[in-house]
Amino acid sequence: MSIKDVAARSGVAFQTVSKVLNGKGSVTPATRERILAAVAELGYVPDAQARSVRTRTTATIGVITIDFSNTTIAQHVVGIEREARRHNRDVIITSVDEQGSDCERSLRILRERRVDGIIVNAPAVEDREDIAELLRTGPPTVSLHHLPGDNHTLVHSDGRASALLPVRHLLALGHRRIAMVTGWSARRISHVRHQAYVQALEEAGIDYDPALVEEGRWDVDEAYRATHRLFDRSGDITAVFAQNDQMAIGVLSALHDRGLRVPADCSVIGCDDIPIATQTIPPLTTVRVPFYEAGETAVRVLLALLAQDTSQPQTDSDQAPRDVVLPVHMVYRSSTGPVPE
Amino acid sequence: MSIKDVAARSGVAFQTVSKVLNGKGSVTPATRERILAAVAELGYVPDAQARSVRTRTTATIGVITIDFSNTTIAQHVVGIEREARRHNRDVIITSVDEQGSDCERSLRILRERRVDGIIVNAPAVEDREDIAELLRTGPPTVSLHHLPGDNHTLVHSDGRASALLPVRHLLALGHRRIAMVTGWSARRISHVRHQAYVQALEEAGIDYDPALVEEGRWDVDEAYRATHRLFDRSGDITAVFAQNDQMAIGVLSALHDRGLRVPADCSVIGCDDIPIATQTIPPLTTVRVPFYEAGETAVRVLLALLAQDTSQPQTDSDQAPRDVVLPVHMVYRSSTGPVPE
DNA sequence: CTGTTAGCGCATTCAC
DNA sequence: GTGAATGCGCTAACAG
Repeated sequence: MSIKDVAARSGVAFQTVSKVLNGKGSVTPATRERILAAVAELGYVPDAQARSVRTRTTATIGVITIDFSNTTIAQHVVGIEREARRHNRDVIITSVDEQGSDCERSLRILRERRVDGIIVNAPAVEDREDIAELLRTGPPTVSLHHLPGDNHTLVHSDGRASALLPVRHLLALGHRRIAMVTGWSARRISHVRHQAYVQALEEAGIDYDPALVEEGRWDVDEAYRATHRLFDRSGDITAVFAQNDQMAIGVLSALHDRGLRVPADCSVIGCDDIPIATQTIPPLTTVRVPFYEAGETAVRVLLALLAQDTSQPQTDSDQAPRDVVLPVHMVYRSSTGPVPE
Repeated sequence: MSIKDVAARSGVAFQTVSKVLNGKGSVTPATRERILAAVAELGYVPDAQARSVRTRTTATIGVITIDFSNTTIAQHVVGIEREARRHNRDVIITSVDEQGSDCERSLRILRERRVDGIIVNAPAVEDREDIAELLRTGPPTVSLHHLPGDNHTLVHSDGRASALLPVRHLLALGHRRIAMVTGWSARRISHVRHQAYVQALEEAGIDYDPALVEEGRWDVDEAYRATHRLFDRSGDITAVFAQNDQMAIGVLSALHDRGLRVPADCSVIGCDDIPIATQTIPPLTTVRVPFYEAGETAVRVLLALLAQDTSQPQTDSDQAPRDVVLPVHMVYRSSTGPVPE
């Protein structure tokens, strides 16, 4: 079932069918009708592969992503898919494991498929210089996290603010002994938030105390254990900042098990604003991070990059790599309160 | 950069390169080496599109899915991608909205791309006869939920057991006034679980009381409100079955706000076993539903279907549609306990 | 073992 | 306005 069958059915040459289907050239309304009718009757569907071979463009965006079974990562991917769809682009997903070891394979697959561009959603490779280099040899790429080298296009939310805001909020409530459960220390965002935490404390004239920091590895159960470690060590903690909401849930659970009331005895603040943050016990004060928007923005930036590549760049500055930072903001619920007496 | 460039570089005809790259025919080790060397030096990557045009197979699986930003739906998709990758298949994602109105478009896109098969992950279309019919005209399809007509291949978890098990557990603990927060009533699974709930009660000689059922629409906030409606109406409830964990979290929150202790005053049981179920307050007794496995199984079944299509079917019975049902099982944590005095 | 001939479905250029 | 010729990158059958 091809363009030729349609041509035969409508009594024209197959090239004419091609014109009608692409809206190119000029065709008599009469024959146009006949062709369209034949298309409908035959249920003809054009072959995107064959078209791609000719046009040398696939209208496809490749995505390299880690496991997206948790909400925040999934929102990135969903945002990408939606925005791509709006621009009539298809999306091919390739996954990499937590170590990013499959990344070369993913890249190869996407190159074989001649994707127009790639969006990287794999913090696992944020420090892999080999991957970053490999990426430079392929189609235009936008990353949702850091990549080695300074000529990559990045789209991400404001990592510093996502820690500055909540810690400042706790400080404003009078807290001085503020603990932190960090993400996986192998990830840059954990350190960025760590630094912002230190900075916020300094702003308030408080010395950094490493005893108040434990690693939760983004994991709800590990955060539970981390919280116990913190309180076993420092009984005077009055607030905990968890670097994501998932871990904040583990923190709430641990505090509950220790008989500490939130926020009366201890405040808890998270980060991300996942859907269930409204119904934790108590509802979680947190930072809203725009994951969908990040995915959508990445697509728009990538498309702009592609358009720029084909048109004649006026000056070199047009090609300057960009770094889009999306703002975050506080969401106040009831897991935070004034410091206890 | 094509196969011809490689041929020129290694001094052979381009067809010979094709043979080497595909392991077909026989080639002198010497020339083979030369060709492989040229491939490496040039960084040649074959064009999957062009190959597809010839071979009339794309090694691609299309996925039609609703928004997968919640864990359970995402696990389906992740399972699909992983298993497809293991079988060297690529995955194209197309999303449909909650009403399934984009489904025709998705299907068209996947047909244009000549995907080998399709996996449907969109409960939104489970009662759409038009879509089901359309699906029959396309490539082989496996659905992760019901579809109208009885000749579709289905892969899903045991919906009845996912309600029978938890309700029986509550009954065994002595509960008699067991409330239920249902999913969205527009979805079949809500009704399947509703029926199983009624059946479990009947087994215990308890009459069904509609006052004990409220709709939570799969939503954490709506489940919170539904719980208040239930208890405003019936003060004697001693246990609540939420049709998914997300809603169970809303139930826990509502009970907490009403000053009811879980499980001392009221037991709560969920369904799905999402990751944070271990750290809710209290940790949630629930039913483990194998979402990853469902996605993986769907791919395997689809691949089997494709293999069967190409080989000569011995008898008609070989083509019989299948209905794979994955087992579920209880996970006991501390949100359930014996009925209070 | 190698190269030749053929054609997949489509878009584009240029005659008519 | 329409169709013939041409080629995209590749695989497959066959001839040398």
